[in-house]
Amino acid sequence: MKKSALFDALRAGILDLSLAPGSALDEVALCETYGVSRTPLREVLQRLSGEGYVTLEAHRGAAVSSMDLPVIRSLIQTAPMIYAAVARLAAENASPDGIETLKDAQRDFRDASTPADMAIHNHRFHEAIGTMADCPYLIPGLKRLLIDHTRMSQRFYDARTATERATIRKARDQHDAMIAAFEDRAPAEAVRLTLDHWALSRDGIGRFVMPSPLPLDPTQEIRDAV
Amino acid sequence: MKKSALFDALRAGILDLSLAPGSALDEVALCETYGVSRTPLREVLQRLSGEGYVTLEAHRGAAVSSMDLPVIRSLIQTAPMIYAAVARLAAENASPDGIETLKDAQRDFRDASTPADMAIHNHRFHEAIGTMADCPYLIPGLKRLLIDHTRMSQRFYDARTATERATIRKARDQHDAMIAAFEDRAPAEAVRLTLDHWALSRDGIGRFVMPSPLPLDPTQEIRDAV
DNA sequence: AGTACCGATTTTGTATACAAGATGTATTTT
DNA sequence: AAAATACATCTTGTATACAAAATCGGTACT
Repeated sequence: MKKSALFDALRAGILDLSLAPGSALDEVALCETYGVSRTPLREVLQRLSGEGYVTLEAHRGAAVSSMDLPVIRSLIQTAPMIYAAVARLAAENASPDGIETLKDAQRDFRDASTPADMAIHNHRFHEAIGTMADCPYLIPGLKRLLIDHTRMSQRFYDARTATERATIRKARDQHDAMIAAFEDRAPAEAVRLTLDHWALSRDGIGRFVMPSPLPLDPTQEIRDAV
Repeated sequence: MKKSALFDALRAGILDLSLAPGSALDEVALCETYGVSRTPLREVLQRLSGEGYVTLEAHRGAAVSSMDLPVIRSLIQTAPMIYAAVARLAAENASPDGIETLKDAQRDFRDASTPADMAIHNHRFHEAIGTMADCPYLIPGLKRLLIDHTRMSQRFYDARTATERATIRKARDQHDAMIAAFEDRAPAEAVRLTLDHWALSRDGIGRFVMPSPLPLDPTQEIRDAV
């Protein structure tokens, strides 16, 4: 189906930042590139807006949801609570099906080669936890959280140093431990691991928001390398 | 604007149960009654679906979101956490504007004569708290919570006995106390009041889900009345 | 020079006609 | 008589043409 392909393409583009936060989405341009008429395109944009990927303003068209400082503050404030609540419910409701989906996502995450791939499969992993938690009042917030979390993680997964690569390995191992906790239906353990996982991620977000400053002495880096 | 009128009408109908949970929404019928063509109508349905009022299935049209037992269980499980989190943030972020909106809603709630009016203004009141909390990751869940909470409260506000009327008065007074807590920027107090308020409401939901059984002896009620 | 207003152009919103899919019924076949 | 299939009808999905709103550029005026 053309429409769902279009939906997925826009969604992926937003998550991997190839569609920049705040950038406008031109209806006719998208119609031409995806070979759909405006009616179904607009329905896709409405749906993306309903899920928080896009913001729609009357007579002003669609734009990729922005990611300004107040939003990031809200994220850091709210994320642990929502993630923890979802993890607890997921552990209580764990089903073989849900665990299977989780393991699939984790395998793809492990095998991913590019930062964008890692981010998207990490996204899938955490969405699957939400599905398993099966709570209609937490999932919408969780999904919005994941949109912004994934977008901010793009930098996180673009590992340059050995330390950064070690951090990613640690996150990956935490996923495995979380799967085990869900399989054991151990809510307390699932929550504990989830909060650890969040703490790791939060540091990465810190680096995203506040990159390390340029060296005061521009020659220092060169001297260090020698 | 016709479209927003249509949106509000459907929303109100869903909240006061005049559109029953699960009932199908016929596109052409709605078009004729509201004098709009199918294109904008469908956009309205998409938006209602995004906010959780309606569920859309491909090639099968729109239906009012259902309210079955698992959903009610989720609600009772999740509501205190979300309401409390929102109340805390609302108290921290309280603004004169927000307080004003809150007082307006409370006035209309107090002056309401029909159960449907009471329910809708109570809905507005709690939505305003969400707006004041200003957290994009909690509001979507809160709104979904309120949809189902309001629908279940229709019975709650249809007071027949003196006890029920006293309960409504108590809920109304709790609103006033909550406003005061927000004005004072007292998060702990706001949370405490919110949880009390929820406890009151939860009992009403209990009566909605489990109505009191018919008297075993059908003549008893008549004898009591004599 | 700066600002306000008007018109041209671009972009969004709506209606309608047509296509495709689903459902229900009647007829046929076993 | 029961089941299956083909057809008719109804409903949803898509394209296109048209209407309305907003933006932008230019001109006139302060």
